Amino acid sequence: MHAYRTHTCGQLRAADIGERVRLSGWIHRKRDHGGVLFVDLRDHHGLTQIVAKANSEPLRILEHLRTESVVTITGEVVSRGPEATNPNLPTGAIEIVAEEVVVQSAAEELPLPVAGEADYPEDIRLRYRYLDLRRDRIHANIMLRSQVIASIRRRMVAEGFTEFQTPILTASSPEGARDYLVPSRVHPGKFYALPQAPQMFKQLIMVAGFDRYFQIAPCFRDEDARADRSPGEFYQLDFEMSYVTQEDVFAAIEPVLAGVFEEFAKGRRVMPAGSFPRIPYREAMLKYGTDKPDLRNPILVTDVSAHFRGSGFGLFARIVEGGGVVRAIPAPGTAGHSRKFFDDMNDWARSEGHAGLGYITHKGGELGGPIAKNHGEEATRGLVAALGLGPDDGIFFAAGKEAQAAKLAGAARSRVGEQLGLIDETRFDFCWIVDFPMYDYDEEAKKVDFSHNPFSMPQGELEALETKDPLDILAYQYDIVCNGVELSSGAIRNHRPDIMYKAFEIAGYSREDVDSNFSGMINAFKYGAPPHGGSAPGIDRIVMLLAGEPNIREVVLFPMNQKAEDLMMGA
RNA sequence: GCGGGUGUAGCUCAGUUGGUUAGAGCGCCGGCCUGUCACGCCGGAGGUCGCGGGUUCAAGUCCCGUCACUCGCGCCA
Repeated sequence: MHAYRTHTCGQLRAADIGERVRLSGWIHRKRDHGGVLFVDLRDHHGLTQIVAKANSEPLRILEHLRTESVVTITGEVVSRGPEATNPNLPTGAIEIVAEEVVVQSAAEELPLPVAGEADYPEDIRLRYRYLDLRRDRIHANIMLRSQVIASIRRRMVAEGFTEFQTPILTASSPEGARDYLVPSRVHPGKFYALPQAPQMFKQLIMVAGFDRYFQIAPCFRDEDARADRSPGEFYQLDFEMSYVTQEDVFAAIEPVLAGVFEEFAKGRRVMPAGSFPRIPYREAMLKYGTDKPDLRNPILVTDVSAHFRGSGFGLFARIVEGGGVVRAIPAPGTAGHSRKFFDDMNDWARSEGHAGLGYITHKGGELGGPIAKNHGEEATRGLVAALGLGPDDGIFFAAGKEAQAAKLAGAARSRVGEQLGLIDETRFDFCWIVDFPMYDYDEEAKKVDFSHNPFSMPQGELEALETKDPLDILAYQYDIVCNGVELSSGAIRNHRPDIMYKAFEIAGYSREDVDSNFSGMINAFKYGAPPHGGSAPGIDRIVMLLAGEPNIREVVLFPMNQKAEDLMMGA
């Protein structure tokens, strides 16, 4: 008989009754009845009940062992009988009568319990991650992560992509986030940088003629964490394609994403491939107040600036006349909500650093609140009609400079949607945000700068750069968003040195700057470069969405804390 | 770097207006129990109330500072 096991703890069934078997695992729970003692023995595969009988050697050993000790049990598989069967357990029809117990590793008192569903503080969970990872939910998340990655690989290969590995120790790129640096032994005082993304390498792979590349790529960025952003390192499905338009990229990746999501959706509805809406950036900022809209939220923001020109509500009239905007966020079915609901929203907006969130209450067609009163009955009814609201739909207002008002409107749209329970948790809604501006005006530096990726092809190419106002130039730059989570940004790349030099010149960089900072890529483009483009959806975020977890640490094996410290290793 | 929240037993939490010896559940230790599956029953140990300072006759509770964790802002080509 094998030294540790003949079967796993999830394996034995009624058909195995009568067999002599050996199982190894952790003591998940113990139920000691004095004369008889039960142990739920757990391994990666499941639970099996062990029973130790009165006055037996196994009972004497097991009764003094703490949970999470590792033991090897040898004994006979017996039927539990109809009354004692546990229907909640795949192995619930049988149990093992312990004849021999070997203690492989006795456990001390635990800093956090493994059995049970309770929540525990992040720092204790991270410090004892190996215990945390034994727990059902997170164990399942990590398995899901592996299965998702395997599925992505399978689907990408089926679409004709080839996986390559790009360097981890590379030259620093002056663009983007802060780099992690690794000192060089051979060149004292010089440093390698860990890649923020394999951006230039994947483009060079296209120049090298490989046509369709992908990689489950580790990326390193020295930036602060968020709930959906690991500090330091994360993984992307990095891919790039040659001889493609923006629509070709969408057509290639939609089936992969939709397919993976469907495979692991567990009953949730996935937007089918080929139907992901394309939303221009400017439209997204107006209607959703963000470039990563959650389309499950039915609320749409509307610009109502024109309604307040010369309004009796002086605050909004002055904002509009001063070049600002007023955006309306409908709050459907809020007739039954107290004034406090509206005031709390206003307080929340102020606590977020905004000037405030105005509102009109609406109950059975009756309007309320200071804005309605000062704006006037007739004008307010006109506004309500223009928004197409029913007699019980309230309105919130975000007013100010356009960018600020849009941002507040977006945050308010999310909050109202959540608080009113309007977000359908059983759906995965994707969209592409397209037509990002190539440049924006940097208020601090008082100059035009790239708004996103400097390697994107401007729409209209060289001609647009030479003739248009830089702030009006759009790029073949796109994000994919799912349920309000930005999965990735991507672009059709600028593969033409002449357009690249011109694009950088507009942002204030000389030909020499480009040559010195991006020499690898710009040189390569001088020897015949195919038009190409790609994207890089975040693996951690995909798994987070599929696992239904609000925090990225729930789908990462050994995450660092928010301060980028490894509590488990103590560094 | 900035703002919000949290911090009481190994873990989850309660603790009133500042007032006796700071409590409960789980876990742990000891005892009882032959069919449980979150087993049950009895008993016990376990506390720098994050830390430091202040106010007060008296601080877990009020004030100031600080630390830790977390959420957000900045940042994230």
